[in-house]
Amino acid sequence: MEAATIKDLAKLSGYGVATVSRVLNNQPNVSEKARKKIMKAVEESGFEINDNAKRLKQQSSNSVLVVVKGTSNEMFGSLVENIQSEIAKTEYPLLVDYIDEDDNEVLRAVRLCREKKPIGILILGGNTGHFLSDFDKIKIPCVLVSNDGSNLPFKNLSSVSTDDRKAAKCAMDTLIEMGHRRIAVVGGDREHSDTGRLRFEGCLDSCREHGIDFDVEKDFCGVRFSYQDGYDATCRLLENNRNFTALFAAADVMAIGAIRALKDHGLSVPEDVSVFGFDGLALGSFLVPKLSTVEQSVRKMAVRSVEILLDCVKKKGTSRHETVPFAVHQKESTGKI
Amino acid sequence: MEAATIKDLAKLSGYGVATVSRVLNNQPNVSEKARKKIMKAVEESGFEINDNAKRLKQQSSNSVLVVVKGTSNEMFGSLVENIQSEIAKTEYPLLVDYIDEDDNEVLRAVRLCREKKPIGILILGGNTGHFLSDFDKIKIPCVLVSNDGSNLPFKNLSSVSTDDRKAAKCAMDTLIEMGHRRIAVVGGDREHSDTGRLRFEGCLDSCREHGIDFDVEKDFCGVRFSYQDGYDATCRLLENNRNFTALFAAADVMAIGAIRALKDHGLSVPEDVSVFGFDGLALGSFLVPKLSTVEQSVRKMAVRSVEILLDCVKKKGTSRHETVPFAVHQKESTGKI
DNA sequence: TTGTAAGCGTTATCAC
DNA sequence: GTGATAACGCTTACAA
Repeated sequence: MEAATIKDLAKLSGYGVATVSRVLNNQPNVSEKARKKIMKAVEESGFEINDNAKRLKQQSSNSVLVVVKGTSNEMFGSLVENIQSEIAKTEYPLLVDYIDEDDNEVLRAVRLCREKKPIGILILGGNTGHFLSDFDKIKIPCVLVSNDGSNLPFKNLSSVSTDDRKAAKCAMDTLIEMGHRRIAVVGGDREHSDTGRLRFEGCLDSCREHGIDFDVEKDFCGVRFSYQDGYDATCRLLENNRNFTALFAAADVMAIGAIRALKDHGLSVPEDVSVFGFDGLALGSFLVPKLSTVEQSVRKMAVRSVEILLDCVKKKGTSRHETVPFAVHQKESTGKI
Repeated sequence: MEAATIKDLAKLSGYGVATVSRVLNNQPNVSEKARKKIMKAVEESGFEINDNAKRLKQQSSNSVLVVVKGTSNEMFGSLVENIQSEIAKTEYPLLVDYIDEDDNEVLRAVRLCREKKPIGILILGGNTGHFLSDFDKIKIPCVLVSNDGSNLPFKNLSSVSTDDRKAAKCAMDTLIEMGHRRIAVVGGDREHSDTGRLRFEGCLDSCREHGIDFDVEKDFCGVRFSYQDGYDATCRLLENNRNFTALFAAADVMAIGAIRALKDHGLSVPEDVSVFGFDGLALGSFLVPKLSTVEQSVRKMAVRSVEILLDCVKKKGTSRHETVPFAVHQKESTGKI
């Protein structure tokens, strides 16, 4: 009963180990009869495959590696959950690795590849520069999740992302259409984070298009994606005396920190200042006021990322760069002026 | 240069594979000369041991398994992050497995043990019944995190937890001391979750001690640990017409859902109803109003859990059951009556 | 459709 | 001190 092997299965079912292995791996060229008999033996013996032996033979760990950049952004939390639940449907174990928002995700992935020998990699959040200088050391399929990698010259790299620039522009457009002309932006680090840079550019696009006065020095503050950083950045923006009537945060977590900072300065949302977030966290609809936000299709992003990765891994499919839709939700944290 | 094996090392150094293996594992009975020569060969060849082969031979995978029960409770998210960062300091890979709040975590762990052959297990959230009936199948060290396992008769089981009953009682005491007499409770499932049951009992303890009228049928609603469930439960409690002036939620995520539900019924927090949470999520201090809560020492819980587990694994240390401190924080979501 | 047998890279038990 | 060599449990040619 304990620790049955495929040899036991072979004995129990009356077939050879090769046939047993075929059944276990859902391979063709096995009679229905054999399949049934062997599956029954599996049941009876409580057989569990020995991953170590399998991996030794296959020269790989059979696992999928996920590198998550930045631990305080809830958005990645829900992305990881979705990825986990997709991967759970397969037989691949998931290795999750969290690194700091400012660390080099590619170098980290390179190291983990040597160490863990995964069959594929998912990288959540990334910086083009890091890819340019080090990604050539990675030879297995990789999907960059939530960042666009279509400009990167690697044939084993795919990406699934939201069009950050356009989405940020839409958010700003919405604020402007509501009558706001003085808008502050709490964004990401434009150097370390592509996401931060693109969303910032989306803001500029919108301002330019609408002839809005935007002073990068005074109206923008680029920080990390966390509650606390959103809070701090907002405090700094308030000190610049630009009397903004709206604030766009490049992540819901920042928006939440921002709302608290505004409140602490005696301002109410949305009466004094409208706040717009980005990500569409489930949490946002339970806040008071409900957070206006740009919703990323987290679920879709996770599903497609895993699909593409496994396709590249299994069928040697070709890598692709996809974009998932976003949706602007005007809720209670924004108001007309 | 690529993929050297100990055979290559043997050839390169002029020794046999057995001696190479001894050197690699720092075993005695090897001459200094041999050790030096072989280490040099390791350098030159860029040798990396093949973990899969090693594990196959040793019948274990060197990894630490974490089973997380319930995916929508942010509290576990931050616990997992802390555990990850602790384990990252060691050489053990971490395998994280998420299961539904209502699934049997022990059976799941048993299966994963057979499959992945980890050296130790961390289980986040648990149900005594499940342990009683199936834990005897687990032979390796295990730490139950955030639940008390001191009544469980297994010598390979440790636990690190908050005293849920006492902590919940403190929260209720605080509300009562503020003048509240009619208090509703949004709790966890008393059957599937020990945590749910203990926090509920803590509430009863407090009510009993203060001579408070508590009607389990009408003043309590036990659901899952999520925003939405907290919301729904609160709506149901409101329909019972008990006109409560305070609400205690057995988790911050539920409290957040509760606050939204109250708001949607035209009630404000804390003016009409005071809300007390449980967990001490970082998020809570950025909400408006800041959430009053019982803070669990998440960081300490993670650190001790990992320490105890590794101690049991490595030094064959003996298992223990520890409690970490909690702290009651009265913030803005509660008020005197 | 099925079985036999040769590895995968280690560790460990023997002899020497 | 050291070196053959037999496992560990699996996948996969190659034969049948």
